[in-house]
Amino acid sequence: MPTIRDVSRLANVSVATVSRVINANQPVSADTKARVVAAMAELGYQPNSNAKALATNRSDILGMVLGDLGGPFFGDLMAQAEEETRRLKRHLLVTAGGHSRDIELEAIDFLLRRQVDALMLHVDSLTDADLYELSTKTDTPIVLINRYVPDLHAHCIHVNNEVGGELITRHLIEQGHEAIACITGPLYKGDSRGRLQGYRRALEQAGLPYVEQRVVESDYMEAGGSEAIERLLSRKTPFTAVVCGNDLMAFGAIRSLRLHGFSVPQDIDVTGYDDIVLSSYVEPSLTTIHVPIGAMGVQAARLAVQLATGQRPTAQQAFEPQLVVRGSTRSRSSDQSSQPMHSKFVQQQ
Amino acid sequence: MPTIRDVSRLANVSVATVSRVINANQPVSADTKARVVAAMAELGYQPNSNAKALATNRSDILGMVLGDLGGPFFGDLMAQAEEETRRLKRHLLVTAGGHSRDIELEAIDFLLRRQVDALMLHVDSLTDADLYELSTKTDTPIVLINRYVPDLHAHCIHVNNEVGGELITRHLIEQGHEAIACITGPLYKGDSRGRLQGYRRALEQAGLPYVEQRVVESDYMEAGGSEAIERLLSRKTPFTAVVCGNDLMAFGAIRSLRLHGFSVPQDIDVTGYDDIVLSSYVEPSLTTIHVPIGAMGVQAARLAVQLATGQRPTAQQAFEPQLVVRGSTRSRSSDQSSQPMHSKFVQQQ
DNA sequence: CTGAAAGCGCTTACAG
DNA sequence: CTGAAAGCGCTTACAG
Repeated sequence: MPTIRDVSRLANVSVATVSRVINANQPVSADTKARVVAAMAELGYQPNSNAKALATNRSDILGMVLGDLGGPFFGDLMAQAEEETRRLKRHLLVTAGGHSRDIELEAIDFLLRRQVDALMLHVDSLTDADLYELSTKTDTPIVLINRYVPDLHAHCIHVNNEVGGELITRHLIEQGHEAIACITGPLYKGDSRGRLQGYRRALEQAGLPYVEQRVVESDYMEAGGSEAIERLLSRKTPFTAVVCGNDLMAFGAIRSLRLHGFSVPQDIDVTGYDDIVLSSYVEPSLTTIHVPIGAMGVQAARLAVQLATGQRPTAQQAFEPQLVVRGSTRSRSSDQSSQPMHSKFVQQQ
Repeated sequence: MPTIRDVSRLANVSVATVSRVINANQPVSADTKARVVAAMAELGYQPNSNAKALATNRSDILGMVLGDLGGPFFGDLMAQAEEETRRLKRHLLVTAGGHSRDIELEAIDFLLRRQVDALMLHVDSLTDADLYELSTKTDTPIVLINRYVPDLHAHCIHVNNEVGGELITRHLIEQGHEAIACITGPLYKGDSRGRLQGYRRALEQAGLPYVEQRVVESDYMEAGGSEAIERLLSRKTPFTAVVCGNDLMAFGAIRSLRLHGFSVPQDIDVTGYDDIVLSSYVEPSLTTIHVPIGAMGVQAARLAVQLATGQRPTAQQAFEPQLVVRGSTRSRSSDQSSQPMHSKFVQQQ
């Protein structure tokens, strides 16, 4: 690998001059520049980024840690963030957090050691306290994607989960439902709590009671959704619709309901949350809440660069969830709504 | 950010000694070590990876460039490769190639400048010649994922496309089809040609003629699959099944066939290739060829590290495609097979 | 077992 | 416009 020294010798200039033509940040006479450019081409010279980063204390790299590289959000988020990063003349270094606190911390350390200009985190195992502590320990700017931590308000790209939970629940109420079950994600997570809160608020606004027997906590996984339905059915408190904390759990819920002889949406409506790609393809297609994760990725990159360069942040930080109505919910009159449910409940016993 | 100097001062030792306890590659007395460890902890010291890479000329990073971060393969490939990389005590740096030759080259340059220990490429815009030239220009080891370049035989993790094309075509023949259309990917790509070759071989083995009118080249996109069906139908050469070069084109083909009044698989069978996640969820679920992309990612990481460290390569390089039969194909007797097709063809005119 | 010092390949004041 | 030199934070022979 040729170095800047080799280029300088071949072009008969100092390494300082070569550096100047590489970075085009200081005046260089036309013919010296030509000689240097020719020498670089002849040698196939590539500047060593590590040396540059060491000398300048910046890397032009934005580091991103993702909970799960295989996750449904992942492609969209990463593709959009990458594109924006490229537009901003930076590069994206992505690492997996493996849904484990230790791995997430290790991934962050790795990026920090690499002198990334900023950190973009889409993590779910670190607590709010972990994140806050991290922010005090490093002066590398941090951006949180799809997460809201009050103490790090200026660093969050977030979407209002309460509104999302409210939107989807209200949609069911408008379809004529009064007995709506709810399968939440793990309640130690803020977004699970937010969605549940939205569910409660929609019920309240409609004058419907909040019935604990209809609410069950699960794990955001497909199997968890199936299992949650088992628990709900065993409680013998009838319901005609199920609000699920994410799409995956909705898939599991539908499967489990079918096993018990219920049709979706003929007998019971089911909704998801996230709007992953699959959700528009499954049968029935899923009514859900669209989370603009790609757009959030773009703004995360913008905010990261703005924070890293000391510019005034102009990136959009708050996003609104959007209701997407599909085949898993359908309009029905109120008297139809609970009838088939009750009869099947009885016939199961 | 504290440096090794700060640690050495606090622990009252030389920086060389600190370096030795960090890397644990040379003997250090127990109590010096304890002092150093304590000092590092007290300062929250993190070694600067760029400085280390500069000094050692290795980065412990495996660079990966992916044609398309949003692509269907992506999650699985990356998640598995990342996990294996971590197991091998390295890190993964991923960059998007954006399906453009310039961006792919730029991405590779970026990684090379970063002194990655090896390059793992899943690219589709660079030609075999580009890749070969690249391999001669750098001594950073290169691994090609899901691609076979004869001149770089020892660097490829590949799957036999010809066998895949043959498997899926033979499956259709066994279902009783004799008039099988074929929608290929871009024929400048080796895998498109391989799959087409497999299609031809299966026909040949069954004593069926290869009819040019039934073969059309497309672009591996869903819309391309739709458009390809239009072209096939306009040629007025009947067919009862369509072999598509990938799953996405199969989705487009099915949509287009439906628009023309054909049911899949009642009137026409359709097959895909790749077995992306969606394919088992769509209605009808897609008969396709499974490409073990996750396993290939694991072996790519292994091969990359083996090449980088001069170990004898033991990674598995050749993979076999697998037929996955689902709902988009069905057994039929030969006389049923072309009847409805012909009648609908006529009724369309 | 430990330290002093050179070197990795850049950048950037400082002079001229 | 250009060069000499110090410095970025590490590692690693070389001595002892």
